[in-house]
Amino acid sequence: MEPAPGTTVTLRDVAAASGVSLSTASRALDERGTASRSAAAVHVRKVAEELGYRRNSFASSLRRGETRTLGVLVPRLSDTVMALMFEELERAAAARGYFAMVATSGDDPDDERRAAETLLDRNVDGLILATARLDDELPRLLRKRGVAHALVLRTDGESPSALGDDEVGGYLAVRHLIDLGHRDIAVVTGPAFTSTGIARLAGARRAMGEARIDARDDWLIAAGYGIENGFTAGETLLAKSAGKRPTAVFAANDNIAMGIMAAAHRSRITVGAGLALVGYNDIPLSARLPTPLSSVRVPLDQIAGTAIDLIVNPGKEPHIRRAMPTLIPRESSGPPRHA
Amino acid sequence: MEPAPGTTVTLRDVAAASGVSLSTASRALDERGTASRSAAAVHVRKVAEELGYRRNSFASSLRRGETRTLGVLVPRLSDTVMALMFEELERAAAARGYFAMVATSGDDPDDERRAAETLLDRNVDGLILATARLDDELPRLLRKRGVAHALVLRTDGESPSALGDDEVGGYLAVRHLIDLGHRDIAVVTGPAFTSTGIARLAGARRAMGEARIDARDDWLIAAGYGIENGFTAGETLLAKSAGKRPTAVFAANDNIAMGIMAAAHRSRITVGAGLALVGYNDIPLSARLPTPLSSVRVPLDQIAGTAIDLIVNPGKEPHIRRAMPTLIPRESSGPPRHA
DNA sequence: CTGTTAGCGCTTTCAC
DNA sequence: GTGAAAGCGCTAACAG
Repeated sequence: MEPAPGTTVTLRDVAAASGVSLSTASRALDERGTASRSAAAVHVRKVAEELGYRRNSFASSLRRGETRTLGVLVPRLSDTVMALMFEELERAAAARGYFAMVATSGDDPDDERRAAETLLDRNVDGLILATARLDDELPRLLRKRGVAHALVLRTDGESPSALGDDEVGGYLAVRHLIDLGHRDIAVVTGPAFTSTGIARLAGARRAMGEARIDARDDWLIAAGYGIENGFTAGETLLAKSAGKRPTAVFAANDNIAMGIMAAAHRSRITVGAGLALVGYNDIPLSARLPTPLSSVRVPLDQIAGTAIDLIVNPGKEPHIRRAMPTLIPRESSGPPRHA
Repeated sequence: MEPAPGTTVTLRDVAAASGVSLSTASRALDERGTASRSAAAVHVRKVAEELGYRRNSFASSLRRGETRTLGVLVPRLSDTVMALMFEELERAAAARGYFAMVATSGDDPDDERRAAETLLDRNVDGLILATARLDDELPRLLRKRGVAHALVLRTDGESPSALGDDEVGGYLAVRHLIDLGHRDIAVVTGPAFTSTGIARLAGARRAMGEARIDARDDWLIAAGYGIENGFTAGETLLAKSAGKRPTAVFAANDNIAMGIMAAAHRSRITVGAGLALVGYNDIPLSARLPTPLSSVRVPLDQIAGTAIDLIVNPGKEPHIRRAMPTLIPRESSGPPRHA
């Protein structure tokens, strides 16, 4: 049933058409709790349906004092990991009766603040931050202001957080390379101001330590999370002039790994045979590259569910929850040539 | 200034603290039109700032009858083109004082309807549809219900639409291949139920017609828009058994092109030298592939601005506006080997 | 320009 | 269970 153009059916209309009072109509259409089975209630719902009634969410929220809306802050949606994260958050929120609203903040802390205010101005019941900076002031501010919130994909050690266990992920990646027979392993991590970069590197070091491999300083590169950063790092690592080259590289995300692939291509090195490569996040593209990329998969769906729960049913310990990553081996990581 | 946790500063508080009436305070803080320069107004704004007052958007929208919010419907955000489109829409909306809210609809028409209702239930002032199906009923429904809306990246010939000129884009791509000396050209288009797929193919055919090239039916493949579809199409086109192979392929989007790259790799064909390849959309990744992909760039920023304007200032002709694409040549498209 | 007043559409006391 | 009435926070007549 559609109302005529321009018309809006209000609760008042439904009540009138059903021959009950406003409050009865309101109660009959209350979607929380169990729907009343009384004859009147059933009738009201039928009439509402026929008239094409839709609750005015503003009036409702204004009165109820809650919006059942969650704000999600991401640096950018054109980063596939962020887009996937948001899609999962959207789904997890919907499953719990919430609507997820996104705002992009770029990399600037001021823009991030502004974007958070925009969301807060829309009276979201809580905020989910997928922004990455470790030195970010926003979580502290939100705690101070008593705003319900959760961090995803990283933590500041204080605010409720849902993330993957990046240390284990880093360990799995490098352990995989070691098990293949590699000992000349380079690690290209994300920026130092991200908790993910630090933890993935720590895991990588642990794996090397266990295998008694000395990590060479010039084979540990901290880069940005973009493809071009990976390319630059790759050129440095694979340059002919630099003497000995690593036989394997662990890249702290799939973008970096793709940049390294491009650099390898330029140096006529075949990824898989001539250079083993492992990425992180396992974005859908990775499996479909000409040389499919081994990568560490992060259970974004699980992280999303946890994050929503941290906001919707707060209080339960622990506040910081880590999900286990999995290594997905593919063609990009083979044994070293002379192993 | 931050309010104490849990506290909410209302307009009433601001009025009281400023020593003026509620309505004076309301007027002083009205953000539309030019801000009043009167002493009282200035004072109110100062007090509001100090108290950390934030307008309750619900109460305001409820009264004003508009939300300054636009709903954007996309099939999925993990498709980079859609993510970029939304980012531009968000920007264009913000520049005009609007907030853009996104919902993902998947590919199912029923889910799309549901997602549209969700957005409409949040009282958006208008809807922007980036969903692709040509046989989609939603635009017609929205027209019937008198809902302000615009289509982006495609058109149904009726509803207000902002898109790239796909026919020209297809022409540019194939014309580029012809200019390089190719005559054995294959085209892998998107699905037949998308206006983009049809128009890009039409443009490709026009270029071939001008050059008196007979399009071979088995070299015109309609595929999905995913990488795996490109891969399948590529395997078909490049199979050794199929006799003569095309020396160039125009792929109707960059995903398809990447799938063809993977297929070429598997057949040990070098993209660029052994096979010329042109994609469409010029997503950021394309420029950074091991073999950078030639692609047709679509001015998403311009399309976004047009779409918002179509909703915010409706009435001006024409209702369907096309932006001009540009071909960006890169390494993936070289001359044929024996030219 | 200012203040008083009504009311946007809904939910929730409160009394029955 | 039901209905009358108050009010969420804000804006727009209206009258001064």
